[in-house]
Amino acid sequence: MPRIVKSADDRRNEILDGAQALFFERGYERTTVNDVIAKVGISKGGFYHHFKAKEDLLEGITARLARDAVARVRDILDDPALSALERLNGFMARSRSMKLADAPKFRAAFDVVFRPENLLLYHRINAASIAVMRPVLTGIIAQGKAEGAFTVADPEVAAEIILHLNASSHDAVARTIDAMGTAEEDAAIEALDQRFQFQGIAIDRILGLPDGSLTIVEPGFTRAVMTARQA
Amino acid sequence: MPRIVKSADDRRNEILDGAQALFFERGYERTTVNDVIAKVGISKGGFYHHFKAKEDLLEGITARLARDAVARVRDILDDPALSALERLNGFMARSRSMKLADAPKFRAAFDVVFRPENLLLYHRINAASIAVMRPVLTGIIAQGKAEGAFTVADPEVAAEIILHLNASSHDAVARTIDAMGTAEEDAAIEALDQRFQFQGIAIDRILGLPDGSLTIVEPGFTRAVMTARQA
DNA sequence: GTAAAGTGACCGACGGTCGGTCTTTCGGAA
DNA sequence: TTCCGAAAGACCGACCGTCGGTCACTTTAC
Repeated sequence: MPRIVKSADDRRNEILDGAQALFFERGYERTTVNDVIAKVGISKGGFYHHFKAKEDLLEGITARLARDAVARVRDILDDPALSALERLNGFMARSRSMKLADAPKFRAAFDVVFRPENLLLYHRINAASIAVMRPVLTGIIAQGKAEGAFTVADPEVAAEIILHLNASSHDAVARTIDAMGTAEEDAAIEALDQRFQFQGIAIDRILGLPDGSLTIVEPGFTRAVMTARQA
Repeated sequence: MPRIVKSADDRRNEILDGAQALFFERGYERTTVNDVIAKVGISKGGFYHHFKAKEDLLEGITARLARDAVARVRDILDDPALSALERLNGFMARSRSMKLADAPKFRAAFDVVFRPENLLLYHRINAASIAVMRPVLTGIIAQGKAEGAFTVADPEVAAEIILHLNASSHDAVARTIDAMGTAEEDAAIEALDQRFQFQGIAIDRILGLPDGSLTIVEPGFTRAVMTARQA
């Protein structure tokens, strides 16, 4: 096979791209290193020149995803005019619109990531997202505490707990995905939406805010994402 | 090798016992099926006669652990004289004393289960525990709601969220384990204890209770468990 | 007799290694 | 300034050991 040489960074990202596509299509365990190198068009040795182990792909991919996600809300995080509550709601609104904009892609990825055999992949993505979001959310909560708006002892711990709440709906999301296309589809989406609203109230309370201060889902959001179809 | 025949149930439990010991000693990935059958004293075919896959060991072990744990608090759950808050606090007090009684064993298991490479094992154990505890906690919360003591929209979702809070301290526990034996040991234990108290307050608030209604850790509990040594 | 329990040699796939090749880069002699 | 050669490192692909899992068969219990 012809040898094509690229810069280490380019090649690394190419490998990450290929692996990410495969992981979101088949899951982590069911994707082999041979699959990845076939997709990227590289040799086994080349792969292991850039990555110490298959496992490292997970770290690379999740770190990249988390980094990109936070970059897309930078302006909201840095806007000095916003109160902590506004910043938090603005941040979540932006996250929702990002998801809606790419809804079919997200939906397709969900189909795979929420399958039970991909639990590890799910938790890795979550952990990476938490690692990146924690300092960000900690800052917002600290601001809210300073403003006297939030009642919280330790902003950092509060941030970590709140970020972990997402994971509590893993099973509920998985059940909803399973229900898609069946007679229970409608009820399942409704139940999931209710659940997200409940989670929002839980966050309100953890922060010492009145119920309903935070908008975690808007009407129709859950349905829009869940019913999105890949192009 | 001589052939020893046992009832399916006995053999199944023997295999589970052996696998559990190995998983808590080396972790899931680093324990091979050959290790398990060597420990139990059974052949490969014999193993696969009782278990469809290595993965099934996880389900079997975690289900057993969760079942046993709930059996040990049955009396508190069934005591009709208790208010919801008393039941909840009693349940947690019992859980603590169970952990203290077997502190060295728990501590040794923690050492393994909280290692990053055993993330899957951790989440499996957690998921099994949640599956068993959810209906139990749902019942208590529903009672509290009926009594007018708890302010919660959906007891089931509340239960699931509260049970998931445990997982939010996974990294903090891991960090504390790493700090054991170093100069930061004392500070790390203190920080972890504070964190647990914070979590207790988060639960209070989710249930609509005044801060401090629930006792999630007593003074010295965290230190006692973390410093316990295997006999 | 037959169904379940148990055996262990064997298999294929997989993650990872290793010896070596090819390309790029760059300091210094001509 | 040009050219050379050697070090660096990107890349190759055959190969390896391990591991989860299978299968044809034997033994035991009822």
